[in-house]
Amino acid sequence: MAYFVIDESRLYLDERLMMEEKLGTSKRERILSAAISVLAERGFHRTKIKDIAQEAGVADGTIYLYFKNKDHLLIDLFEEVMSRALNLFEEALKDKERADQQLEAFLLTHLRIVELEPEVAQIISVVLRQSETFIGEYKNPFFSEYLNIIAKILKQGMETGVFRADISIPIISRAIFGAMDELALAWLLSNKREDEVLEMAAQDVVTLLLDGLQIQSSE
Amino acid sequence: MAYFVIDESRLYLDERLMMEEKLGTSKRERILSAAISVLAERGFHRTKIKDIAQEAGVADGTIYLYFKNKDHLLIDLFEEVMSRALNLFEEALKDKERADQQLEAFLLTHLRIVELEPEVAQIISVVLRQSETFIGEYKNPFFSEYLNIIAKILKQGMETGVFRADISIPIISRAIFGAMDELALAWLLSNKREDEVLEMAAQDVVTLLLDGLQIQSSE
Amino acid sequence: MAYFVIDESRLYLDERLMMEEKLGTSKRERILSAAISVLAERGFHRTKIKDIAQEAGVADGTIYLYFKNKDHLLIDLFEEVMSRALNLFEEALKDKERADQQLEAFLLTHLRIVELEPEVAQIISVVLRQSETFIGEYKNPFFSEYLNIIAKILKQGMETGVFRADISIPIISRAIFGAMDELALAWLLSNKREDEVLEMAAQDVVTLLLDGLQIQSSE
Amino acid sequence: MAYFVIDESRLYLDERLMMEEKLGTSKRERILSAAISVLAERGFHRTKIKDIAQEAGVADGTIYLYFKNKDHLLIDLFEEVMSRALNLFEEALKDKERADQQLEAFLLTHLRIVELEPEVAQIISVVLRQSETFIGEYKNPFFSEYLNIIAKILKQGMETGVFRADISIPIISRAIFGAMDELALAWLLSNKREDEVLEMAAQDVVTLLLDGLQIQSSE
DNA sequence: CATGAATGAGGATTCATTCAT
DNA sequence: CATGAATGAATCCTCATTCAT
Repeated sequence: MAYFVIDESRLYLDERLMMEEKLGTSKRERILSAAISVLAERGFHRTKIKDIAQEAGVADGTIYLYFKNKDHLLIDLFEEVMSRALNLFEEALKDKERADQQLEAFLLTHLRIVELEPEVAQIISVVLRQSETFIGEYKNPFFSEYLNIIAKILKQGMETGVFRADISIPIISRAIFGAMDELALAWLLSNKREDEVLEMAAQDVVTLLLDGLQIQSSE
Repeated sequence: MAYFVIDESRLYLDERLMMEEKLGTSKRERILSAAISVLAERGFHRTKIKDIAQEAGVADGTIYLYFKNKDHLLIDLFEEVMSRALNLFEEALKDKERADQQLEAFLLTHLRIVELEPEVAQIISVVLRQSETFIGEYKNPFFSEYLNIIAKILKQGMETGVFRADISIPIISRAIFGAMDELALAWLLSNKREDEVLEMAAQDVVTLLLDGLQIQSSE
Repeated sequence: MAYFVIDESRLYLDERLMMEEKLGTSKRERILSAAISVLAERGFHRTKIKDIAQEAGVADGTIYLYFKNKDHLLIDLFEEVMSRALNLFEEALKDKERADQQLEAFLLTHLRIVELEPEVAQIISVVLRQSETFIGEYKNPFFSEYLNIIAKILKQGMETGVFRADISIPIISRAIFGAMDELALAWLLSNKREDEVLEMAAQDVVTLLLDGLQIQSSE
Repeated sequence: MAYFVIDESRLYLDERLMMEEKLGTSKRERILSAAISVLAERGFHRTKIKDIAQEAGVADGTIYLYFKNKDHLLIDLFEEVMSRALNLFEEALKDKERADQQLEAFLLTHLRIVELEPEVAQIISVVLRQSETFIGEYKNPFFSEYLNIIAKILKQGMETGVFRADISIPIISRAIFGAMDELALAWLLSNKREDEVLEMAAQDVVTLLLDGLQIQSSE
């Protein structure tokens, strides 16, 4: 007899899954995507859980099935986004051999990502830093993976004689990140009007850095 | 005899001022100073007006006699602090003639300020950006004065043949600010343990920048 | 078998509704009822949202799910109560044909409502006018529906020759409302001790009004 | 020697007194006058002590030298204003002998006062009732003097056979006050545009009342 | 008497989070 | 898993009142 009883929850689940597959998005992804859009526009404290839920088309409570709380939604979001970015970096670097070429590719990729996904960039450059919890909990591994890539490039460059070796890798890595991040921020806050500038910016910084990193003959 | 009549109201005023001078603080300054200390420690949203009031030894309401609201306390604080910093920069640059010397002095001064007043630095590098209102209202003139100084040095350097002229001044200015700010932030978040590193950091960045900015002979 | 499967979500809904019906109150009605009781006792500004919430047995925040804010709680309350009163007036008038009978019935009904629901009367005669917002937003349609009923009776009375026609309907309507409202207020502020007086008051005013409204033979 | 010492406070006092005499106003009167103006415009709770002080040209604290607190400023204001009004009523009635003439004069005077001093009227009809304290403390002697005048006229009218004697004097007095007050309120809230209407209103109400109060021959 | 800087109690409102359904 | 009604802690700011001058 039981065979004829329709399990509604399952039915709905199937329907839901079908709908989601159609949209190509799991519920978690829908929430993350909604969060990116709303957070980028309004900032952390002006964004309400309800806003994200509405944008994602789910109930408020649903968000708590996928994320521990508002702060951790941001943290998870960051990790997700960062891992995507790291893949892009890896992709961009894999066919470059010389360290200077790698550095150039890396910096260009950074700004290209900013241009292609300004909302994600806005979150990384602005929103993350609005959450006291994020700042507090992420002190150490903040952007360590990102920094690692630069550090690796610098190290390889020094070892292969492409870059000077008389400067500190962690410090220069950090400085490079800061420079790129600030350029991205300036572009984001300027309403992204000067579209091409960002590419040009990269060129100038690359020029400056590569020359500065060159082994200095006489001095 | 009238000459000897003491104007009491004036006496009291003087006494009050003397007392304040002894403490080195008007009430407004006491509040600002308390705000710096508390904000640097807890961040913008975790800092309650009551916290600042207690630290300053005044009543909550007193804060509103001197500042429009919590956001504007931060804004006023920023302006006060920024103008002090600009004076220090001016001081540091006034006896340097060559642009490269000026740039070096400027960058060293930046990090020296961070070391001397880490709380102020913390506010500028971290807390300001936690206030959506600050970000919103300060989009344009954000750190424009700071950027102007770098830009002026770069311009002079290019005109006097000390610096290469084939790169964009606004972009490089911005990048330099970002680099310095990030170094400061890293030091601040690392609990300021590696005290000397900051000075050394400056040296490495200065080296890199000056060499990068040099007119490149062969290329 | 599927026919017999109980839809649980619906069941729970029903149970909740049943429970509420048992108490005769949806949550919104519970809040309104609590508001009437507390507001009537303490007045608008002495009534705290927390007081109403406690009286209604809900959390403070729940009130804001049903009402925009404290002022609009009062406005919604007024509209609810006014529409109930208008129904009672309609009921009382429907089987009266002659205008003088209608006027008498109307005035008696007014004071009867005051006696039956003194808290509601207190709110209309006293509390509403304590809210600057209510006064401001309700200038025009203040008690217009109430006034309309009187005006209609007067008009019919004049047309059918029951009432004199040499006086202004809007003015007399207003004056009648003022007279009734003041009697109600006096009774309410006197702690409702002189219970029968209100009925008697009606009789005297009715007598006076009907004679005053009569067509005067010689003059 | 003391003779030559200039007592500044006395000097200032004299100057102040002179100034006040010139303006014809004591400080207390200036405050009351300012209060009337500000209270009438903004209502009780929207009026801040600071507003009144500014309008009066005195310091906030000065108000507390003349009035116990904000609520009692309103109470004192009411008493001052009421006593002025009672004088006007007395004046208007003193040469009328017959009760019906007195009643007519009284009602006309009421509305005339409203027209001449709309701010005072606004305070009596609107502002007083916004103060929970006023309502609470003034329950009994609310407008008793005003009511007494009407009652006296009614009594005399009944005794001299001008008015019918089969109705309750307190009730009719109250009703008359309510009617007049409501007409005044309607006019005040309508932005006082229909200037002449108020006089006409009086006529209609007088007509109605006098006829209603007439001894009814046949009934 | 007059001042007005300082006080600090007080409360409406928001919103992240929970949990019964 | 999903919902969204309900919760209630948490806080900025106002403003009547005081009192040292």
